[in-house]
Amino acid sequence: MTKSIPAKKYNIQTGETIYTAKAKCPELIIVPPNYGLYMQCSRAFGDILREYSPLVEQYSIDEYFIDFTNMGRIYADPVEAAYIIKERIKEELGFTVNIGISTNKILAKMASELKKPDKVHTIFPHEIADKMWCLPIEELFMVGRATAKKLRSRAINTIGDLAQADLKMFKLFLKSHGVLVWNYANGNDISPVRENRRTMIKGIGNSTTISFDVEDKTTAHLVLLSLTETVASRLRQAEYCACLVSVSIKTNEFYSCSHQRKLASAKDCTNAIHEIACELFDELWKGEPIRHLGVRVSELCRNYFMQLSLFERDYEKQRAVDRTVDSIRERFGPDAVFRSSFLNSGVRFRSGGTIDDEEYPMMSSVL
DNA sequence: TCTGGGGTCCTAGGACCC
DNA sequence: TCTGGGGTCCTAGGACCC
Repeated sequence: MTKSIPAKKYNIQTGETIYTAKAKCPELIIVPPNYGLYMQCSRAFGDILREYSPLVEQYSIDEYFIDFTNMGRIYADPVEAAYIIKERIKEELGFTVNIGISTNKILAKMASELKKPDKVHTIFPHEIADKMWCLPIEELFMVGRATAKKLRSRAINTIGDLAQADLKMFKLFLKSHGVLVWNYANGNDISPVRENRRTMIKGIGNSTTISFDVEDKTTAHLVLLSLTETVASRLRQAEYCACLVSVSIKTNEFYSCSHQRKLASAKDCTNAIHEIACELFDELWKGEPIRHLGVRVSELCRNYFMQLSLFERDYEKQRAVDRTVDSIRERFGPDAVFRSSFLNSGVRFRSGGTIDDEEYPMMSSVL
């Protein structure tokens, strides 16, 4: 998943396979992730930050924005304050952080990523040319693999090249995304630091890479069930129903495709969602060996009351079963009860899901 | 060159309506 | 049978984030 700083010295990349990483460094130590611990650290980190400003936004599990506007009355210099915060985190929580300081979020974020670890950087507007424009285009927020390739094909290799390119040409070339990255390259961003509003989530999905190639419909349906178990229970826990179900496939040749269906009435039953997922799968699958399967629900609405359909079956009994199973799993653990169809099947009876949906920070690629 | 799993947003084409 | 212009909704795929 990611590399430590000592591992980086061996040129080990984030997302590299364990096999090639071990080739580069045979004594490499591989540690499984521990999201419970990360969440705990993340919260403690946020608690400290909130002592320094009333306006703190969590951006991801390991990133926060702090609005320091008007804090000049208490801290003469934001850089000085950053050092105080950074040292406190190191002392009290035992890990290091990088802090980026500027006049808006994009510049602060770019500054925070300059040199690691345990550093404080600024990229104020007058420093953009010196500190940011020399960087390769890939370093700019929102320039991923695809955009980088397009930019480099136009001889735009650094953030400075992008900043000085003609905006009109960019509109034609990369549409709205072109305008966005051009603005970021120039340090233009007016997005406010926001309270972590409890935004409506847009969708819930789980997917898994199967440890063997699936070549028959029955096994595929069972994997879809194990994914739907988690998706549907997360959906119910969040108190939503969904109006759209989608299924995605990746074949053993890495070809991916997806299929979705809008529902006549919103649903949250495991069985109902699974049934639709299977229909979608059957329509989509052409018989290739499958490496990866995904189930996703979206177009969510609250589940407090719902429109029933005259033409569909009554799901109330099914919902009662789901509620019962959910409560058994809540009281006695997620493996307290599971479907016998998984017995001796080689398929896990539940797959995917985050450890604690309630508290997991919602990621967004928008500042 | 495709690691894996969780998301969000955008775009383009087609169907359909008046 | 297709005209023209306005619109919405649905679907599939791609791009980005951590």
